[in-house]
Amino acid sequence: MAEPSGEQLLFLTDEQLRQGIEAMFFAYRGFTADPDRILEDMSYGRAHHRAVHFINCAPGTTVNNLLNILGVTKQSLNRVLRRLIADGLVESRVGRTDKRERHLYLTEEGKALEAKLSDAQRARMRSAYRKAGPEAVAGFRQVLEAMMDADMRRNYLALREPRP
Amino acid sequence: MAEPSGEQLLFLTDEQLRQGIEAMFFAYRGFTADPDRILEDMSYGRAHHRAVHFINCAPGTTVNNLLNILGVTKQSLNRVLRRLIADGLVESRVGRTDKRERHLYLTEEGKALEAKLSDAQRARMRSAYRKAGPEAVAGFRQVLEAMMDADMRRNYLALREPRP
DNA sequence: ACATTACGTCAGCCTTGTTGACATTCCAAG
DNA sequence: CTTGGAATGTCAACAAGGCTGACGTAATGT
Repeated sequence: MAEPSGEQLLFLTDEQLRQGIEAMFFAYRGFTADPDRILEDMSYGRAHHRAVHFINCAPGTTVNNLLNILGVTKQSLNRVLRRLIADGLVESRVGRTDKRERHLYLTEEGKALEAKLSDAQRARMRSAYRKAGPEAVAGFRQVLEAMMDADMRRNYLALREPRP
Repeated sequence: MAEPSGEQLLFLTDEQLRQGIEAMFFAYRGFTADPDRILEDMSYGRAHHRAVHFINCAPGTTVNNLLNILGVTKQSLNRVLRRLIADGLVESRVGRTDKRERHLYLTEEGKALEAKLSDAQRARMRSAYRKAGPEAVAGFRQVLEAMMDADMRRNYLALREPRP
């Protein structure tokens, strides 16, 4: 057809894009709301949640690796890790081959907190997925992946590969 | 079909939900990355972006209304607004009917910044939308809307209604 | 007349991000 | 063996941007 613009590309108008931006903003608030409430009770913050989450799904990860995933400075992460270790939620083991590295693991207590946070967050996710349906979910994931920075997409994809 | 479980509900497994959670995390980072870079140069933060964004798409909004949308305390918002007004990006006009209210407007300079931030954010959004396609975008929006808190969804929907 | 609402502001606290500087420990290359 | 560099930890200091609490002022509604 001679008219590729118009209704075909309605989803690319500035107004549509603005709505998408606002949807992201409000949805992210919902996305973090439930874990935030749980964390508040134990005077932890989102940073602790993130650390616990990624240690859980990549047990034995090094501090440096976590740094790359989280995208913060080592000083920032260290402050959070120090507290999690002191509180007995995370264990830091010196590397076997390279003793400079510290490998991070959740303790039983750490796993319990992770599960609690994860359950709350998954519950909302599950509810949203169910309301929207499988096709919508596929689209959701596609758009999110396309929205990531390239290096973060690499981290994201690496998380679903089998570990050595 | 007699089997609603199984492959039909693959998108609701814990693993699928976890991937969705991580996709949200990484995508939100990408989502804010471009505006963040611009803001950094002028020593503004995300809070300023949010204020400018919502004043732009609801010109004349009151402080209270903005408070509800942003979900922060008035002290927090006030700190940001004070600077934006001092810098000449936002104008605060006393209400006509109710003189207690302050109505907020972007100045020309404020509109310029908003456009700059918005352009950067829309560019990424447009690119993601284009890569994913219209059907994916529809699903993306559906899931995001389902993920919001009910009261935030009200705010979200109110933003696309015509104003008096 | 009085309570309430909308807003601004001051003071102080917390989390979580930042930079810079410096020590330690270890691996690897010269 | 020595030395450079990488990985980590730690200390200090700072800023943004959340929060609470308290107080003041002006306008509004009852």
